[in-house]
Parts: sequence; structure tokens; C-alpha cells
Amino acid sequence: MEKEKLYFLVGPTASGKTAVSIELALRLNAGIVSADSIQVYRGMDVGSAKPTRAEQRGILHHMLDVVDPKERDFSVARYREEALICVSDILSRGKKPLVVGGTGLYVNALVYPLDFPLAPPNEELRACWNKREAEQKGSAHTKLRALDPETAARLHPNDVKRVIRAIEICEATGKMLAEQGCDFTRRDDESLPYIPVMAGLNLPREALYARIEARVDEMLRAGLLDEVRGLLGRGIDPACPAMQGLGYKQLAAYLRGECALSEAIEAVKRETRRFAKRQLTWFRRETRIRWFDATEYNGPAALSDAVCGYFTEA
RNA sequence: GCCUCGGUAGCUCAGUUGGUAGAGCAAGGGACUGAAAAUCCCUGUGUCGGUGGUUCGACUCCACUCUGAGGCA
Repeated sequence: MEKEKLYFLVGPTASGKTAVSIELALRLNAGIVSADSIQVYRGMDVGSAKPTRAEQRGILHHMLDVVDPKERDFSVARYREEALICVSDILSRGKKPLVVGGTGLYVNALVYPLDFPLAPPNEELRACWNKREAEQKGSAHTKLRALDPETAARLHPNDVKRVIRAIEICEATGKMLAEQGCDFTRRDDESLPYIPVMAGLNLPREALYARIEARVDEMLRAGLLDEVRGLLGRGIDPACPAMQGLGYKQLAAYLRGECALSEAIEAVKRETRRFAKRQLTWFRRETRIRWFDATEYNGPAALSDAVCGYFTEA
């Protein structure tokens, strides 16, 4: 059976993915699957730059608003499971699936046959090792060296989250990570569920940073502070994963009186710049991506013409 | 016009009896397998304002000069 093509539009935050994706979907007759770790949360709209109904222009959007911010256990595994259903749903309607987003791990979960090990998060175990680690730095890594030396060698002792997750996997499955049989460093397309056709949006760094700053200011004008206040008012724990999102975290700190508003805003901008840099590091390693510089095109329509050309000949 | 204090990394500044420089922040690079907008690792990027001079050797001392702030006129 011939494999279907799966289109991707990736890139750092504020590179203009949303506008291009809508234009692109109109041209391709596509349905959009978001690959964004914050847009999945209901009520986190302004801060995640979630496309509004009007902006969506009738294009089907999936993987938006699929979980309440109160839920602490949304994960890549669940994202993959649900997003793959969305992809086949789009295909069954005779449309093309277009994955759009900047969360590299989520993108990889759709490109690669990542069967996550059968080791769901174990809050108790995590809390236990976080505590031990706080008392004695490096103790989690020492434990991992005994359970899974290969993974321990690969992970830095300070990378506590990953070290603890590796322990979690070993304890739950009785096997080491390398024995779990999934690997997204593989370059052979044979094993992939779909044929990935990937486009990346980028801008010269200075232009990207200028857009980030302008967009943060725009979000504030659009009511980001009220959005954050509303979430906290609903009793959402500021420490939960959803509230670690850019903008939410810093403004929540301001609302708690921990800093001045201007400081919080500067922090949002700075952290967003750093995030964009990390996104680029992630995507640069994916050699399948064909990159488009947004400054070389006159607006999203022209850009999507170019991307569409690449998609249809690929 | 005179006096004083400055001019060193993108920014704020250190720099010890003269041996071509270092902190914080910003920034850059990398990693990433059920928290990923999370988490973690690595890196100093420099005509030391300019030109001459003294010296084996000048960011450091001297002269002149450009420039910023303040003070006195």
C-alpha cells in the first residue's frame, strides 16, 4: 500500500506559521493539525497565539483546546495518539493533512514511529527522586548508572528530569531505554508511517527578535494579562505544566507581586527569544526541512505560494 | 577658557608595583524518546577612544588629541 504524504510547516515562534498555514491549507485543500504544546489547552488563547475562529477561515483545525489546563498529565504520547487519529480523519475526508507547529518533540512524534515505552508517568516516583536529588545532588544519576549505564552516560547528571524519567522507564518495564526499540535518530524513511514533506519558516535573527517583541506587546494589548488572571482565578495551579508556558509564567509572577509589570514583560520577551533559539536548534537537525526566509517574500500569500510549490512537486 | 572625573565585550563595570585582559547581564552554539513554551550542557564575542613617546615590553606611565558628564568662571 502506498504511503500518504504528511505535510509539515514548522519554525520558531513568531515566524508567521499561522498566517501561512491558513493560506496553504486553502491552496492544498488541507486540514490542519496543530503541533503546539500550549495551544492544546483550553482557555490559553492569547498567550499561545492560537488562531481565532475568524483567522481559521473555515479550515479544519485539530489538536487545539483538547485539554483543560488543570490536567497535569497531558504528554507527547497522548498528543501522538490523538494527532494520528486526526491525520487519518483528515485523509478519510479526502483532504491533505498539514501539521503546523513549533513544538519539536510533538513534530517528531508524528514524523517518526515513536512507540513510547509502556511506562506512564509515576508522580510518586518523580516526587521521591526529586526530593532525594534536592537532598543529595547527583543521587538520581547514580541510581540510573546502576539501572541503565548506557543512558546514564548519555545524560548529564544535572538533567534531572530526563534522568528521573529513565529511572521511571526501567522501574516500570524492567528494561533499559535502548531496549525499548524506538529511535528517532534513524534516517531511513522505510520505517516512517507517512512520507514527511517538511517546510520551515525562518527569518534573520534580528528580524525574528523584533517580531517577537512586537508580538508580546500585541498580546498584552489583546488582553493577555486578563487571560492569565482568569486562569488563576479559576484555581489553576501556577506550578502546573500549562502555566509554565511563556507569558503565563512571568505574568503570574507579576500578579503574585513578585516583580514589576515591566520586569515581567521584559522577561517574557527574553525567554521567548531563547525559546525561539532552542526551536531552531531542534529543527536544524531535521535535514528533511526545506527552509523559507519570510523576509524574501511579500507577505503570507506569496510565501505560501512558494511553500505550496515545494509541497506539490515533492 | 580653566578644573575634576570618565572613555575596556552588545550593556553595566573590574583590572592588582607595566608582562597584549575578566565578571554579571545580554548573546551565540548544542542536547532533547510519556513535564518539551519544560529541562539540561558548552562558549568571551575585544584595534582596552585616537596618535605619538618612554620601555625589552603599555589597558597600565608621559604628551598631544577626540569625546561624554559634572564643577568654576
